[in-house]
Amino acid sequence: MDQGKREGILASAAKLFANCGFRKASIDEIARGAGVAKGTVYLACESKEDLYYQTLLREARAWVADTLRIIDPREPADELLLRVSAYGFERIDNSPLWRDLLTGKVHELLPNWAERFGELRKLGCQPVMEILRIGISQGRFRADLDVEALAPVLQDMQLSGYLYLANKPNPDDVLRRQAAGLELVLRGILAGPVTRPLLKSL
Amino acid sequence: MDQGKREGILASAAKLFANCGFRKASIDEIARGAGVAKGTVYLACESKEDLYYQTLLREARAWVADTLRIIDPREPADELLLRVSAYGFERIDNSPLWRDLLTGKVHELLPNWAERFGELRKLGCQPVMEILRIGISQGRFRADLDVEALAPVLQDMQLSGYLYLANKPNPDDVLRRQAAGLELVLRGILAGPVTRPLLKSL
DNA sequence: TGTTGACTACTTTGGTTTTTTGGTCAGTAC
DNA sequence: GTACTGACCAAAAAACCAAAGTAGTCAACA
Repeated sequence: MDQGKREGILASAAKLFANCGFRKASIDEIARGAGVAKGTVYLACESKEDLYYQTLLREARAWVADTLRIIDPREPADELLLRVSAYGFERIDNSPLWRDLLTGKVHELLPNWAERFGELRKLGCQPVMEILRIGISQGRFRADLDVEALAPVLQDMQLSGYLYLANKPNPDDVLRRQAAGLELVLRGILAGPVTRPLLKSL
Repeated sequence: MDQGKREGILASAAKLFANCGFRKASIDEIARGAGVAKGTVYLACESKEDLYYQTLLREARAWVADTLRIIDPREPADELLLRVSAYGFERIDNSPLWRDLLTGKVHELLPNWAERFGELRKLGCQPVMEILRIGISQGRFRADLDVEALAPVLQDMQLSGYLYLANKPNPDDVLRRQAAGLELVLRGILAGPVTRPLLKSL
C-alpha cells in the first residue's frame, strides 16, 4: 500500500465524514474522491469503522502537531494554557468531525468505541502535558505536580464546555467559562501568586 | 387543582419519563398511573414538554434538598465537596431521567430548551455554593472567593464526568477523576495548605 | 503484485396505510 | 359553580413494503 495513496484515501475520507457524517459518507464516494477503486480503500482499512477511526487519528495528530507548534516555551506557561485552550476550542468548533465525536453522535452507532475514544483523548492531552512541563521548568508551576494525572483533568475541564455547546454554541461564553476554570486551577498550580486576572486578557 | 393530585401526576410522570423516555411515555398512561383522567393532567401543565420540565424541576429540587441535608457545616468544607460530588454522581448515575438530560438526548426533541436547562443547572449549583460559603466561614477557603462565579465552574467539573459516562460508565474511574479535579482546585481555594491527599479518602 | 469494479447480502430510503397520541371541550358529578 | 372526565379530532408515530443504495468480497486484470 503506497503511502501517498493511503494519505489520499484518508484525506478524502476526512472530507466526506466531516461533510456528511459517518453514516451518509459512502465508501464508493470516498474512493472516488481519492481517485482509487473501492477495493483499494479496503487495503488501507479493515472496515468503515476502522477507516473512521484512522481518519480521526490523523486529524488528532495534526491537531496535536499544530498546537505544539504554537507553544513558545519562552512565554509564561499560564498564558500558554489559556492560548491553547482557546485554540483548541476554535478548532473543534469548526470541525463537524470533532463535534460529532464529542457530542456522542457516533458512540451509539459504533460498538467497542470506548477504548479508541480513550486513545484519542490520551493523544489530545499531549499539548497540555507539554505546557505543564514548561511551567514547571519555568518555576511558575509547583515542581511536585503529577503531570500525567493532571493533564487529563485539565483537558476535561476544557472539553466540558461542550456540555453547553451541545445546546447553544455561544463561543464567547464557553471561552469565558474556560478562562474562569483555568484561573481557578492556576491559583492552585502556580508556585507564586497570580499577578493579574487572566479573564481580562481575553 | 388539588396539590395532592398534582403531586400524584408529577410522580407518575417522573416514573414513566424515567422508564420510557420523553417520547414513549404517553399522557394517557401518566394519567392512568396517577389515577386521574387525561384532562386533569392538563390542569397541571400546559403541554407535554411543560410536564417534562416540571418533572425535572421536582426531581432537581428533591436532589438539592437531599444534598443540603447531608451537608454538616461542622465538617471540613473540602471533605464536604468530595462527599457531595460522589453523592451527586451516584444519584445521577441511577436516574435515566438525568442521564437522558445530560447526554443531550432531549435537547434535540424540544425547542427552546436551553433556558430551562440553564435554570436547572443554576438550581443544581446551590449545594456547592453552600459549601463554599461554609468553607469561607470555617476559614478553610480564601475569603475573597467569588462564590457565585465559582460554583458553576465546580459544578461543571463534576458534570464533565459524563463525557466519559456517555460511553462506559465505570463509576470508580469517574469518581477518582472527580477527586483528582477537586484536589487540584482545592489547592487553589484553600487558605492553608492541604494536609493530606484527598484521593486516599475514597 | 498491487489494483480493480462487478457482484451479493444486507441496510437504508421513500411512500403509503394504520395506529397511537397530544390536546380540547362539551358534558357529568358533586 | 367547580373539579373533573373521557369521547373526540387533527397530527404525529409506527408498521409495512418495494425500490434504491451500500459495505465488503474476490475473480480477473494490468
